[in-house]
Amino acid sequence: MTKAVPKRGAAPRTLELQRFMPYRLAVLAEEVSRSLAQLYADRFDLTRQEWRVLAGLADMGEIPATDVAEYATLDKMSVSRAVASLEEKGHLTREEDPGDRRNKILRMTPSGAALYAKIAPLALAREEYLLEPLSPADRAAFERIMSTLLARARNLQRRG
Amino acid sequence: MTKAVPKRGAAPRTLELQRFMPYRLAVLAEEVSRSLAQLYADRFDLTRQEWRVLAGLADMGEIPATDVAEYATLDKMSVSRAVASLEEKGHLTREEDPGDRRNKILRMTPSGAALYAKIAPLALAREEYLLEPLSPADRAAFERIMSTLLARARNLQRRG
DNA sequence: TATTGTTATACTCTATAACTATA
DNA sequence: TATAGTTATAGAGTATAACAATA
Repeated sequence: MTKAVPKRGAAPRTLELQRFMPYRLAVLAEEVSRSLAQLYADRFDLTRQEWRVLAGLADMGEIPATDVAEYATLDKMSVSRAVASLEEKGHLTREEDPGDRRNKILRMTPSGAALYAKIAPLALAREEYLLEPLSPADRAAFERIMSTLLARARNLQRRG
Repeated sequence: MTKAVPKRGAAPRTLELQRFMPYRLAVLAEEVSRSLAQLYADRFDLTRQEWRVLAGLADMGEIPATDVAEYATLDKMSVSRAVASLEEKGHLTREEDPGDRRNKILRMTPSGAALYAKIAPLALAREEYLLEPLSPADRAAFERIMSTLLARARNLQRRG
């Protein structure tokens, strides 16, 4: 016997990182993120923020920067910098909203749309590769579990 | 009808970030990470790396830095810096391994053990709060799914 | 006064690699 | 030659806040 076995119901005094969900989740997300970054970063020279902004515009059309931030779970500085970089590369344009001139309406250029059209199917293929060994039931469970945990984590943060 | 519905079997031309697993996973992991960092960072002034090193020593006992790196999925520089900081704070000591003097054996001090003893139960309580709404079946499924996806993501990266 | 977006600053993380001391 | 660990450096990400223009 090399390890003390905690009594049933007693809290263990140490925590095994390998069994600790937040740790496992962090490691998993990092690896998945890396496997996707091989695509948009290595092959297409986009940061994660740029990739998310591009995906937002492709999905939502012409929208102000604030909406992109919300859509892509980015803060406004990240969006501002990603947008500046995408504009330099010619993948989007910024226009003032005539209705509210504080807003900058973002719009993909043909170059941006073409870039997105190349990346999106490859990204979806990678997602499908990752999910392939999971049964439909497991995929559904995973969706549910992620939603539950996300709400729970945000709740926990609010409590401090 | 505001959105085109792809034909059955046809690949969609755009990807909705909100349904894209790698994106959802990244957002979830970030929120879970934040909710844990409130503990070790805000309350106990540890970086994530320091917290992982501490957990490694608590779980594994006196081990060389290389083993901590493997245990905690950190690279050797991260371990080196976390260890230097923990040593400064008096939470661990470094000793040369008489068997192989390249090795530095890490050992928690009473102060480090006391710190860990304060954090670990709180960390486990946070994990339990997060998992609480999940059924035992969902918890088991989640474990399985995370293992499967991790292997898959590493595989994907190897292929490039 | 509040909001959209930009800019500045500082800090953390990450990645690569050079370096040391040992083996 | 190879390994354990340290140090240096540069790049990317994140957080806070000050700021300009507009509402």
